Amino acid sequence: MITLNGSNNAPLPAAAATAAGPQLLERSGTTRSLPAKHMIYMETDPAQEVFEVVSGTIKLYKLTPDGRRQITGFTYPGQIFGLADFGEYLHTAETVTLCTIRIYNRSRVTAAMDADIAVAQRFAAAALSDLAAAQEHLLLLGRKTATERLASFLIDLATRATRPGPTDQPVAIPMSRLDIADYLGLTIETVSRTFGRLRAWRVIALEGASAVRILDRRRLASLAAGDE
Amino acid sequence: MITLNGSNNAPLPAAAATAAGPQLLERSGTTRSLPAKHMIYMETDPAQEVFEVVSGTIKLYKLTPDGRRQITGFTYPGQIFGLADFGEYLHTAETVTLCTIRIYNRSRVTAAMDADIAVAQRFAAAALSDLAAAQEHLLLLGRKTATERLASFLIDLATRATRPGPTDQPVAIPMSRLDIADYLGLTIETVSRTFGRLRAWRVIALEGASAVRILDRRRLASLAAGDE
DNA sequence: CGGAACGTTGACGTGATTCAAATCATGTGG
DNA sequence: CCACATGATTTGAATCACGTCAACGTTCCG
Repeated sequence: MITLNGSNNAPLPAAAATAAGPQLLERSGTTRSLPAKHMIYMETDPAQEVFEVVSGTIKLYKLTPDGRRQITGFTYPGQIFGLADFGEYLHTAETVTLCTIRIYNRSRVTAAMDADIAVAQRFAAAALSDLAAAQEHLLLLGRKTATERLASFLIDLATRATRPGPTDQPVAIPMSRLDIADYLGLTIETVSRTFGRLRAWRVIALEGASAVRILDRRRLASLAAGDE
Repeated sequence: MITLNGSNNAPLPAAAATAAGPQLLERSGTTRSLPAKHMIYMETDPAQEVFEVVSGTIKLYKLTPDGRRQITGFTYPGQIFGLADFGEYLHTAETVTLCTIRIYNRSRVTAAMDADIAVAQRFAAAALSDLAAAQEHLLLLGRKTATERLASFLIDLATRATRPGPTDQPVAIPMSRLDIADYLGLTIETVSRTFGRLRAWRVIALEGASAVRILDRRRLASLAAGDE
């Protein structure tokens, strides 16, 4: 039964998503390892394949004709990406880190969706979850301040990373400042200054440039919501 | 067969979408007429129904705790709305104009999706098309200037309205300046000033506040793309 | 006709960008 | 293992696009 409900971008551990993964998909795909900064497909490519992240982080983005970039989302282990509309990908996909991905032939997936309702359900879930994430991000880009944007992003990163009990472990930031800026609709300078402000307020502590320790999660959440 | 392709938000005339509409859905739904500014559902409501626009324009929006609003999209005749993630609507829905909508019981739709692949296909299409529209809008909100935003919006309105041959007929703008501002991530003043600028450049002519005549579509398109 | 909501226009303020430069990582060859 | 090259990040100063505040016009409906 297809439920009209989804859970692709929801903060789920890789293990859970993989375990729940449909068998047909797992058998039909091939696994590949890709270096960081490797392009997987471009927005204009005919969409002949669908992908699943096994490990690593992937960024999805769109470009304006003059080169401005908007990252529409990051994709983490267990998530499906490569959905398309009218046979073309919605965006360009590129690895952020070293990644392992699973590649599925599109027509075979389509066939599998007809044969196994669970497969169809999994893709419907992916699409709906991506849609929920995109709409939440519309609110962020259209109406939030730089501080609220970065706070929201950090909350999201932390939520995704937090599997074990204790919360005060440092959270890895796999993407560069430029990627964060292009995701949050800001510049690298503003991102850096905003990190600085959160640090000055003792809400976070930076451990190098690519890890944060969240010192005051409640405050961070209230900053993200725009309560101050 | 579910194709992983969609066409919900694509500029289709109501007739086409309705004609393609699955029979089961048409039989099971009820039709309702609603006045302008009528709330259909709220973001936090349990999602028990799915809707289809028969006539009129509907706005979908999200709010921050302190009342800032982001309209995530407008919905036009022939389009489905009311998709949900985890049993809750993704946003609040409210009529812009006097509207006629068709209301479907969610569990009945779910059942229909299992029985008729065409129904499932139609919903998959709606979700994917909404996703494509949302991601395009992310680029607009994250990276475009006020002029580019308004030009993009007007192109979209005009494309949607253009069914017959001649293009220089005035295009109706059913929504208020505030709605446009909240859709484009701007203020009403900036929207108004940007209309003024386009008018001064002789790219458009305003026919009252709620209709535009597009005088130079090529220029408008190039402004929307950010070519200047 | 009156008034309330909506839209336009102007003056000014400000958060984020831009341009520029210093500092910090990171990896490489000697 | 160190010195240096190279790119990433941070910090500073000036600028700008858009927002805010305020006043004025316009439309539309009771």
